[in-house]
Amino acid sequence: MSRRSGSAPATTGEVLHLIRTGEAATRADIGRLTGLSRPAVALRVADLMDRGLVAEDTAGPSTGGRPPVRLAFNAAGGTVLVASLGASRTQIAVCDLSGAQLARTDLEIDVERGPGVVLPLIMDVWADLLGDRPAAGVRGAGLGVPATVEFAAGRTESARVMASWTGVAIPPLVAARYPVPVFVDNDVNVIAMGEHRAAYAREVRDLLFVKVSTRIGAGVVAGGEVLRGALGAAGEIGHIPVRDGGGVLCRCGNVDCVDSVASGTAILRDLRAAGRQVATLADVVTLVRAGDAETMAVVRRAGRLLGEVVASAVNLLNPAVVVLGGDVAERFQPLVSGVREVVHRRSTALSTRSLRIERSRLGEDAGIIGCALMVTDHILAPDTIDATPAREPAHH
Amino acid sequence: MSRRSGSAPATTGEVLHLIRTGEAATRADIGRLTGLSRPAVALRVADLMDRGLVAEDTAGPSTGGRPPVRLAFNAAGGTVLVASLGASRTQIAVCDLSGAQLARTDLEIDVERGPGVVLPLIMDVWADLLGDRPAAGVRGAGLGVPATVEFAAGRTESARVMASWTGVAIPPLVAARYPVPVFVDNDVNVIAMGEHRAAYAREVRDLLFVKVSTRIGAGVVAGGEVLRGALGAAGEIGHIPVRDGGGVLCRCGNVDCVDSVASGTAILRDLRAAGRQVATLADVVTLVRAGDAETMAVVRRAGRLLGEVVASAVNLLNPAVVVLGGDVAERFQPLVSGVREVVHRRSTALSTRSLRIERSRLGEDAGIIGCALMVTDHILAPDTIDATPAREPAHH
DNA sequence: GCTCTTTTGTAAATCCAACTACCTAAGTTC
DNA sequence: GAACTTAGGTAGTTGGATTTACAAAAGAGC
Repeated sequence: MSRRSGSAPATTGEVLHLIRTGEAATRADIGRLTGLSRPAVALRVADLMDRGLVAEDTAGPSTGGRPPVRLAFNAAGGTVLVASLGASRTQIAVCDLSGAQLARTDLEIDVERGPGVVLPLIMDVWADLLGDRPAAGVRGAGLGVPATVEFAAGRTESARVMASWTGVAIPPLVAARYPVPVFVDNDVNVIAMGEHRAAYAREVRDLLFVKVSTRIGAGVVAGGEVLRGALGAAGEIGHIPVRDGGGVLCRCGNVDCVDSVASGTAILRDLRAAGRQVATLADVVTLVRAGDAETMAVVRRAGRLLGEVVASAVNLLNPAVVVLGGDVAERFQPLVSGVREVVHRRSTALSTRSLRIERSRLGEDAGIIGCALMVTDHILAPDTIDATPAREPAHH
Repeated sequence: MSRRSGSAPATTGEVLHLIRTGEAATRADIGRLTGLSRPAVALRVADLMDRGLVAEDTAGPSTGGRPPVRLAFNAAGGTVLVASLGASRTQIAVCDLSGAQLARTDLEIDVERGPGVVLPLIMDVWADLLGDRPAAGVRGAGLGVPATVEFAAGRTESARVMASWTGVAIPPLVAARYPVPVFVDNDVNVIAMGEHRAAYAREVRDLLFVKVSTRIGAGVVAGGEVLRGALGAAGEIGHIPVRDGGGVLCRCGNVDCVDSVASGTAILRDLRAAGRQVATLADVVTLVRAGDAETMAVVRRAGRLLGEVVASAVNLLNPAVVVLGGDVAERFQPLVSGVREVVHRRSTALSTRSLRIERSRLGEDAGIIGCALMVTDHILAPDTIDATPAREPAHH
């Protein structure tokens, strides 16, 4: 990673990385991989064990001599507080250091009540979810919010549905009660990162995540990092126009935005116009299951229109994978087929040569997992580990 | 940069960075900024002077005591070989370490003759251009090629106009004669990086460069880095379709690709269809100067159509600046106006809040400058400096 | 011209981190 | 169960880089 390529000795953070990735399972492995001497390895491992990040596992199998003590990343060595705020629902959880959920509650909170109400509520839920787990074990907090976020400061810039949240710096509010690093990002960015890290990180460094739900948004992972843009507004594909949209007026004032012709809202509208009795997406699912031709056609057309925009994005970004998520994409195979059809027709040959277009693997857990990984990614990064002293230099 | 934020002492590379950026101009400055002791500073500066990267300048003004010896980045401390290969023309130059051109030749080479012919020719020109300058002073080489490039290996993947160049790993071929680091990238990426580093780097980290010439392409700088995508094909916007293109058949087989309706080729075709006698873009320039209404309309329409694609890209990437380059964009103000008009109408409010849309500042030098900066960026990066020993440990 | 201030250089001392060398632990193999 | 093999720990030594302390250079101010 950030190793000074020459011959600088491996740092504690790099040793943790070897253990986390499974490249090294014993002290001897670490010595072989890094070229570090036994004492140096022992020092770093002891440091990591002091911090609770690494644990000695059962003894491994002998290969003819003393069996090695297996080292493993200690996911239980700390907890991460996460919350994924949505327009309709907020998911709140406590995760371990691997991002696995230890406890979770989904709440119907009216986010419009503003950060002064919602954040304390979330923090109370965190306290509940922590239960007996020591508060000192909390290593960080991560929130995904349906707004544009200036990531470095964790400040919401412009909220799509939460006017009361515009311009709020969230980390200080959380850190006042939980004095740990706090990370905040846009909800779709968080999901994109979650999908990437949890399902694709080993194979892929460039991923486009498209969320199709009530609205349409995207998150871009480029070169392994979330692409945020100048104001944190990257990925706002909802108001890119499509061709042959039929002249639908979008609430943004333009016509034929992909949001207005291919979102869940648009599908419901089109089905009602076709005389179908659909109140919610669940009704659409029923019609699809029943094999209703009109419904299939509407969904597939939405997929094709969305595919146009995805094709443009594929040409521009050249991702290795396009992941379609959000409740609409996750439930409707015809939509995914429609996207595939158009992308392979309209993107350049090179961009689609090895392009995969898939449905979300994480589903509705993506937000929670993404938030947790956003935190652990920073907290366990070699640079962060190396910048943090092993233990307090002076006690006072 | 990659400084282990804690309290690790500043490295030689970081000291060079301070001097290059002008943050520190004397040894005392460096001591103050880094917290390093005088001997430690002296050691690093001596190292940099040994390498020829830093030179003692005139003595600075005294502030009441001994006047400081001013330190300056020594751009003359080495040379960089650069070449920007184009379909119609190849620019070849020798630059100093600041990217300034020391000598340059533009050639009409038929790149189709293949790397076996063209590369030796370029290397001969470099030898000519170097003249009396010592070959040992060559620190690196950089090439921009009109092809998709796998950057890490410097291998061309898919060549747009140069079938004979497909799948060629260029660095070994150059390094055989000039044993220095060799960097190769797509021509538009190189120009985008050049514009960013040379004109915008201090203010902006996200930039979209669009080249409008015979064809249309783009280079993306995201978070200060060139975005390359999974196969190095990012930025291929030429075959994104526009709405209301009129059903023009593009050579890619689809209709209404922006390349087929807004490129230089398309403008010439449309003017001819309108009865204008235009052989080259120079004729179009004449007509624009003469204020020909039809010509203005055609160019402006091309701008508007291009603007649609740029607007989509702006929504997706949220750049701080859009730079329009290539000979068409550089010569035709109406095209730029057309882009501006549509982008501000069709991109989301947040993305355009502080968006600037400008013509290239570097013009036809962009390729050369970009190539030089691509090399110096790597060669002078703190990590590279620190990974390179000061002088040979053993002579043999 | 003398003193003060600021900058830079040099040498001895110190500190920190890693290494070598030696030792113990705990298996397998015969 | 004796010898071999591999893993892991400990202590003194070594090496490199940095710092402190001491000096010297070079101009400003009086």
